[in-house]
Amino acid sequence: MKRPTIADVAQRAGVSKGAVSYALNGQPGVSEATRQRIIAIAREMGFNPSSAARALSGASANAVGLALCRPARTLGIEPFFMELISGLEGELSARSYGLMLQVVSDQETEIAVYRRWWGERRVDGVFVCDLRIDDRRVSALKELALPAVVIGGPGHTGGLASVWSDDAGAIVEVVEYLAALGHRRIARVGGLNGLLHTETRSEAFEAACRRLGLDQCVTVPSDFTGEDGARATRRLLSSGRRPTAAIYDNDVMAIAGLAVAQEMGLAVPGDLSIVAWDDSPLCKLVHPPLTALSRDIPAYGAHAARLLLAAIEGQPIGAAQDQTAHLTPRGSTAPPRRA
Amino acid sequence: MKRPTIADVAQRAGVSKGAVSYALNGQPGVSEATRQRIIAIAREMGFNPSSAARALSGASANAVGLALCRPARTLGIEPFFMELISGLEGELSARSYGLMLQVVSDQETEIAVYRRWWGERRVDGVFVCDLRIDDRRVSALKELALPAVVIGGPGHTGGLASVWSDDAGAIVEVVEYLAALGHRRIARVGGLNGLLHTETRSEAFEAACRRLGLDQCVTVPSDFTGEDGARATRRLLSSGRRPTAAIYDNDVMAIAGLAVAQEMGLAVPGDLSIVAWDDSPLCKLVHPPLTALSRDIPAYGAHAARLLLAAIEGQPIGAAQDQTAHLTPRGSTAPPRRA
DNA sequence: CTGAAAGCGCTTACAG
DNA sequence: CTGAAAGCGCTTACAG
Repeated sequence: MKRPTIADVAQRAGVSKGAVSYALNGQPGVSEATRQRIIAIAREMGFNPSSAARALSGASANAVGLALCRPARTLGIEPFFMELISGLEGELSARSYGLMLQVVSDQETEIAVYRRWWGERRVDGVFVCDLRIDDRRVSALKELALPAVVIGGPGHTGGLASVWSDDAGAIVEVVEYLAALGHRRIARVGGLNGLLHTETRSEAFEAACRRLGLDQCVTVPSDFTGEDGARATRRLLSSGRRPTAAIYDNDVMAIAGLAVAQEMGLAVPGDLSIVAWDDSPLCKLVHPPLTALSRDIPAYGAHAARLLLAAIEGQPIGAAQDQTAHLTPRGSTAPPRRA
Repeated sequence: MKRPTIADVAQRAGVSKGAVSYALNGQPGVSEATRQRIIAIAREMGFNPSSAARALSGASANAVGLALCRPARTLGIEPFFMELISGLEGELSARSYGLMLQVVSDQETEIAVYRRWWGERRVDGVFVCDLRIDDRRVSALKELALPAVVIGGPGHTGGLASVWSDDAGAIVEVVEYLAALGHRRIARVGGLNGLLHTETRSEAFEAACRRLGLDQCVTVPSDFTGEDGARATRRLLSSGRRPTAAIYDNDVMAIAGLAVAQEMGLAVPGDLSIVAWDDSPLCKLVHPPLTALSRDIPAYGAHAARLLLAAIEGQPIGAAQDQTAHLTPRGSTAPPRRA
């Protein structure tokens, strides 16, 4: 059987197409009895209104977009994005919104994708990840007047709606914890320079170390890949006075760091304490399990989705703060062994 | 400025809407000079044809769908899916096809999603993952006449198009390799029972062991999570005559297995050799790095995307074999230490 | 409460 | 080679 249209349902019910539309969309204009009858017939016929036709009439695409700007290799390995996506998804599909996904190679392409999606009326709004300082996407989105929610911040969103998590507060908690354990030399393997959250963490890390009088702390940048995390760790552990604790900006690098320590014959946590940012199940799989900064990423995504849907409805949305990551101590942190 | 429509372009160019359509879609019906002029004007105005209007006229949604039926936690941690998606994506976006993504909790929901997508004309075709034996989705898809490519096999696709990889051949290579190293007691931590590829691997594993006279080989099932992989490993390593080598059906479980061995004071590869199925970057991050069955997952995805696009065009597509995974030996395998 | 009609933005035969 | 028109499947004022 062909896919039924609203006309088929109307004919079968002996009413006009308009009546079917009203009945199915919960609009006034049909009696309750007629509505129920129409709904029953539509269900029985397996009728689904054409999203194209609805979009053309109602101007709403009933879909939102997510463009991911990371190379395939990094994307695959970082649990963060899939968890985020499943969070977005749960909220979206509950309201029968679709999610369009596209992997892009750079910001210019990403902007072009937004432009095309919006021009094609394929999406009603988009999510923006990996916010940068002076992010060109922000101005492009405002120019397009495309509803958007930035996943990141605080600030630098140019007035776009956003959800953010207090990274600065979280890293302070970690530094204070390590300091309390007795660590004086703490290294941090940071994320990509230029990303707002990397900068936020770097500043907060430095300030916290200064405040606690830890004058031998250092941040080395990385590209988030395990390889780079391993390389950075090797360098740090080969230096004259090596750190006794290391904080990694994602879980993958933390795991790579753990492997490097083992490879160099150092005990974790005896010779090196390790803290991972983002607590995916990976952290519990290695030996010792990694102390990590945990937060509910799917919930973060769901939060973002609710905001975007509200923004699409025209509600004025500002910056919403999500849960702050909290420290989950496991076997990879301990007081430093006496030198 | 509002999003321009084809009428705006036509007016600006001083031609009919039909002419603009012909020019932009490379159809005959306009002179080359006019075509070029129209194209230039459309570009300058930033015109993108409404996908809804196109879909309504042309009957093609220019999008395909992927429903993922795994809990959020497993999805996030398995590099496989993100790599697959980026492979699909590359091929799709090159032909400006969109990808609709939805996370579902079970097969019935997945079928309902297919039904809705197709009814709404949101997608022109779908990808099917995690093929099962007697998979209800296969018959549902055939009933809907929704173009589909099954990512998996061989067989059990009910005549739907498919891409598959020779898992049986790959596992034979592993077993022969381990046997050549001198292993006699090989364990396998398999994937979810009921998944076709799990069954395929299990049978091939058993047959290979029998052929080589390894009569103490065993497969234990798991749910693909690291936790379950760890649990299975603990059980295997606690048994009277513990295996000297273990094969894991995904990389996450292999890593969990490695941690369990370390936790129990066993040396890898001295006391236990480990082989991971699916060689993500994770395998190279741990110490020792894991011997793995490698294949190009993004290429696998791209292959699937090409097939689906061809199927949508009405070409008859059968079962296409993709690259077989090959063994990449690393530090986690060696001859068993003399008992 | 219901029906007939216009309109969304395209594509595609069909005349000129 | 070009223009005018129908039609895709909906939604939504507008009359009855």
